[in-house]
Amino acid sequence: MNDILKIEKKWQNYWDKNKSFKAINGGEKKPYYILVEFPYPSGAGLHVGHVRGYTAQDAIARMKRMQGYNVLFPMGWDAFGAPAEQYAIKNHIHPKKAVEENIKTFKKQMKSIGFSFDWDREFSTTDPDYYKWTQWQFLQFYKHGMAYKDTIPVNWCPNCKSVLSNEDAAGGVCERCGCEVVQKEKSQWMLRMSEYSEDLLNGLEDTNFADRVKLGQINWIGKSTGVEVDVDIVGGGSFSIFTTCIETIYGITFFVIAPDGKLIKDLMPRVENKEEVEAYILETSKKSNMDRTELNKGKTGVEIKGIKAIHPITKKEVPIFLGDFVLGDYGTGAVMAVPSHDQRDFEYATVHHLEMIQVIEGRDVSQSAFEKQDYLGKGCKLINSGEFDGLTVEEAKEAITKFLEEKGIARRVNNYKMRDWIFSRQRFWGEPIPMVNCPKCGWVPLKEEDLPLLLPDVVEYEPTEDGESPLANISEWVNCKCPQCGMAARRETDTMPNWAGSSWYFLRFMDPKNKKEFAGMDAMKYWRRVDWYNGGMEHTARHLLYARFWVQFLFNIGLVPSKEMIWTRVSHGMVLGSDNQKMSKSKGNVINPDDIIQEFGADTLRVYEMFMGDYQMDAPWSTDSLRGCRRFLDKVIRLKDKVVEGNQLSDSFLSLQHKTIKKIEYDMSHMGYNTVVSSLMVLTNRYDEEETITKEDYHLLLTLLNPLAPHITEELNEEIGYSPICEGTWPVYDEEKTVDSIKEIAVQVNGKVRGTIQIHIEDDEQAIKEKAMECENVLKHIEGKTIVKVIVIKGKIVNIVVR
RNA sequence: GCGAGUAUGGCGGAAUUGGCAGACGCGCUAGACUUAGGAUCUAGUGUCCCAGACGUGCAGGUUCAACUCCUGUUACUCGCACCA
Repeated sequence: MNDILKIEKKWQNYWDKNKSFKAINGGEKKPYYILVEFPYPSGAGLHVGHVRGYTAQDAIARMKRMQGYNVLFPMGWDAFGAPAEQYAIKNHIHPKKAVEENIKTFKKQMKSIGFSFDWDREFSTTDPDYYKWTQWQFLQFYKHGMAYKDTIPVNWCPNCKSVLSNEDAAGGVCERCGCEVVQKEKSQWMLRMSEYSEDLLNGLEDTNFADRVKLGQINWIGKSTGVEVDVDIVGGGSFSIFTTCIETIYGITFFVIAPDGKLIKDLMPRVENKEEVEAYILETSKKSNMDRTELNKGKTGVEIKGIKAIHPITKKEVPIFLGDFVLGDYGTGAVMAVPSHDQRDFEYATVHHLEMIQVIEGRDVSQSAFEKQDYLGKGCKLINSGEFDGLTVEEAKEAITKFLEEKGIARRVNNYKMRDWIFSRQRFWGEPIPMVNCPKCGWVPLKEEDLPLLLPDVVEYEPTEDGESPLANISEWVNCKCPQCGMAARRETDTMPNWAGSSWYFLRFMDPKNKKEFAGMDAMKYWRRVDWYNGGMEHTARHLLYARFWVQFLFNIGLVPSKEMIWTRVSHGMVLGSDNQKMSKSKGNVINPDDIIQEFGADTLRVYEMFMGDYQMDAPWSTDSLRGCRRFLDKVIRLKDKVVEGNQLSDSFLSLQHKTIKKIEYDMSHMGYNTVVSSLMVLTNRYDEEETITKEDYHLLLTLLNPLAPHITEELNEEIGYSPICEGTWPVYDEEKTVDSIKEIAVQVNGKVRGTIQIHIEDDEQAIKEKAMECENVLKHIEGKTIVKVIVIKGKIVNIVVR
């Protein structure tokens, strides 16, 4: 074992023994809650990508503690999920076992990197003490009418007899066996997340998420504002369509309805070409989502014969088609088709030889549609639109909407892409859904006092023949008594999705030992919120949305203190392999943090990962560059030989020292970790130029470097006789001392640098001008020319404009 | 297709508000010390027709001054993908 590793171990033990990073609920200090996404403890161990995000947050935690905050920086495990289950199927080991092993490894690795987590708050989503509350919260959703059962199509692999996630069914082919995926109807638990669309959108205003994170949320919610119009059917009945382009209503030449929607089912008795229509519906249902997108470059569909729609304004008879590009679960499941002004309709009309009517002037529409992104805001006017002819599209939008509203056949509506949350998984390794199906009472929730509903111990983890969760095979578990009437009943065998446990774990960290509640209101009020949350870019859309939905629901039923419990959310870029590719076993470019620590030490790994590049961007691994960071730390170690007695900072460094403190604080709060490292390198290099430095100078450097390299700095600091940095305070800079009294600035002639001058902070404009004019090289360039003007930007630059 | 992001030396990247482009590190070159060097130290390192000129994907524009602002354009990456 080399010295560095010994030193690192020593301080890790010290922190453990002294519980240096324990967060106490309450007290005088200001609370500050720093969160990193808790990992899924996979068999592969900690990834260098984890280290990047964790180190950044750890550095902030360490700095904030020294600045006098009561910092909560917790860690736990998001341990339900498919990989553990797969492993269990293969090896016939309870996933719990594998998870326990993996957690052990992860924890050991994290400790070896010196993250300042408060380990007393650790938990796993798979702990019954935890998932009891996940189940309890599900019951609240249910009791407030927010959870319901619905039959929806799922990806089904007929060979594996298994339900597949969209990821596993990518390309319409089963990931495992390669056979074709079909759609199968299945009854599933759903959460009414779509009801929160508007709130989730508005709530973003009460957060400080990074712009790109906010945008991810906005796009996912996918709000669009439009009009819903009723359309009558010849011979009685009606349906509604949703459009964002009501101005094109006179251009309707047909309607298209979704083959998977309810509408066609209702119309079926009146359909003349039933066989054709039913065949098309069947064909659509066979296609997985993926096929549907790929195969539909040509627009398929059939006309529904025997049923005609009446145009809502012109009263003309218009044909109705079935087309799988219309989705049953978005809008009303029916659209008006205006081929002249919607490319998709244009293509459909071309394939099916349908009429087109141009209703907006401005471009030829024989080759392609003249769409809204091209006509909006250009002053284009309506044609072929009866009394609305001559209005601009913007005027027409309003006028036509009003007209239809007054007739009582249209409403202004918002639609959202975001659907309800499918909350069932036909898997073993998840939180059991605490519901019982009673032949008499229907679905009945378990009594809250009977939670947690534990996962049973089983030997086989394969799904059943018809794709039910393996739980369905365990009769002693499935068969139970109805909590309401006591008759024989069956448990729900589906489990919750992986997203469930991670939707509220940050609340549990505030009060992890609470036996009576998922988290006490006092504890939550004390910590207020997550001040700073970091995680991977891949989770900024869905995980964050689920978590916000969960919190908003809890807020609405009075169980959390605010509607948004996460203030700042940022995300770090990926650590790529040295070949600039995503790290993967198959590419052989994976870097194992253990190996790096073994060879270079944890501090080097930490400093390097912070230095490697822009924190928010992907960055390739470079062992050479890592070596450079080790050299930097070695230099800091060697500086100790220059240390002499002295409890004051040296005058010669003072300005740089204060500037460095200021810059580090600024950069840390703006994710500029790479420049934090570089400014520490600058200070180190400056120290190194001198024969001696004082203990106080050295201690300052060590303190500033401590958040990034906590082990070696503590050791060196101890060697010069100071008490531990982690128990000390962060230095305070003096703004005045960060300003140089003498400064070198550039003198330009016509924007080109021709020389530099020394200026004093108190020099006035005239004095600076004079100095600039004395510059030899400047004189050469203005000789014989007329000075048009001289621009002096104080403390920055002089520019002499000549002609 | 839509939305977003990115583009700066041989490489990773700096440049907070428009104000000396290339901080800091890697790599490379030469030298010193050395039995040795993947250690350390010193000097150098954007390009070129080298008293100068040119340089931040490309083409324009605004300005005394543009990596930074505006218009257009190209390439790559990510997200969503028939959302009416």
